[in-house]
Amino acid sequence: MSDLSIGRLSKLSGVKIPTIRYYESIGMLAEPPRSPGGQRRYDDNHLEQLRFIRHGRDLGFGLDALRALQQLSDTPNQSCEAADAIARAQLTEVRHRIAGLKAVEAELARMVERCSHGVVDECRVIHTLSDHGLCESDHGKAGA
Amino acid sequence: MSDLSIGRLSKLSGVKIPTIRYYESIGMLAEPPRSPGGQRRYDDNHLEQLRFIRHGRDLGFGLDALRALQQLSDTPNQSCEAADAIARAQLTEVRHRIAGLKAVEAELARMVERCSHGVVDECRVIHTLSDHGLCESDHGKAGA
DNA sequence: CCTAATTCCTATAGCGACTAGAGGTTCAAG
DNA sequence: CTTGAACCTCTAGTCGCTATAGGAATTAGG
Repeated sequence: MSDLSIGRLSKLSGVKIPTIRYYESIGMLAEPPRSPGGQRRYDDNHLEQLRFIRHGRDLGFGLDALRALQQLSDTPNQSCEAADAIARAQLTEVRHRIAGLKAVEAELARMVERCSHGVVDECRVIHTLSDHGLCESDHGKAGA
Repeated sequence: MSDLSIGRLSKLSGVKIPTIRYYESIGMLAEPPRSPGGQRRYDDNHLEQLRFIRHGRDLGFGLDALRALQQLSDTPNQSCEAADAIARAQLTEVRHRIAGLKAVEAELARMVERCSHGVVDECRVIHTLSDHGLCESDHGKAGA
C-alpha cells in the first residue's frame, strides 16, 4: 500500500539497495511495479517478504532454503514437516560449525598464549602452523 | 628432494590438485620446476609450504594473513610481534563468530522445539522467520 | 617397444551471496 | 524551474575454491 522507493524499503528492511536489486534479479523478491520514469515502487508485501529473507539470512539459511520456506509459507494448509526439516538441518549445521570453531578457538588460544614474544624463530604461532603435530586437538576444517 | 608429482603432493598435503594449481596461480605457492614434458615436479619444501597453508586455512586464516605469516617465517630473526597480532586478531574473529552462531543456535532450537508439527499456518518455524519480534535474542548477523 | 590406462596440462567458467564502480536518468524540495 | 539527492542499468570484482573441456605426458603391463 505504502508506495515505497527502494531507498525507503532498504531502510525499513535493513537490506542494502544493491542487495534488493540482486534478490530481484535472481527471483528471490517479486518484481515491483515501476513509476512512470522506471523506478521501483514497493508495497508492504515486499517489505514483509524482504524481512523474511533478511531474518532467514541472519539465521544462516541459504537462499535456496529460504526459497523453499517462502513457498511453504504461501500454502498455509500444508503440513509443516518440510519447514521443520529444513530448520532442523540448519540447526545441525550450525552446531557443527560451532564445534569446529571451538576446536579452532582452543588451538589459536594456545598458540597465542605460548608465544614467547621473542623472535620468529622461536615463535609458537609460526611453529604451530608449520607443524600440525604440535596441535593437541583435531580441528578438521573449520566451519565456513 | 623427493621429486613429487602434483598428485602425490596432493595426497601428502591433503590439498586438492586444482587448489594447488590455484595457489600457484595467485602466488601463494612457489612455482615448481617442470619435467621435460611440462609437468610440475615438487620437493619437500613445497610440501612443507603447502602444509603450512593448509593448517592455516583450517584455522580460518585468510590467504592474505597466511601470506604475511609465511613471509615472517622466512625471516626468523625478526620479532614475532606481527605474527602474534595476526593470530590474536584471528582468535578475536573466531570468538565473535562463535558468539553469533550461539545466538543463532538458540533461536533455531526454539523454533524447532516449539513447532506444533501441524500445518504451516501455525508453524513456529515459518512464523518466527516472518516476524523477528518473536525472537528473544538479538542474533545480529551470524558469523560467515 | 608398444599400447592402454592413468595422470597431468591449460583455459575458461561457475559457485554463493553479495559489493563496487561508471555513467546516465528521474524525482522531490524549494 | 533548478538543483541535488536518489534512482537506473551494466559490468566486473570479491573469496577461495571447484568443475569442465579438450588435449598431452607419463607409467605399468604385455
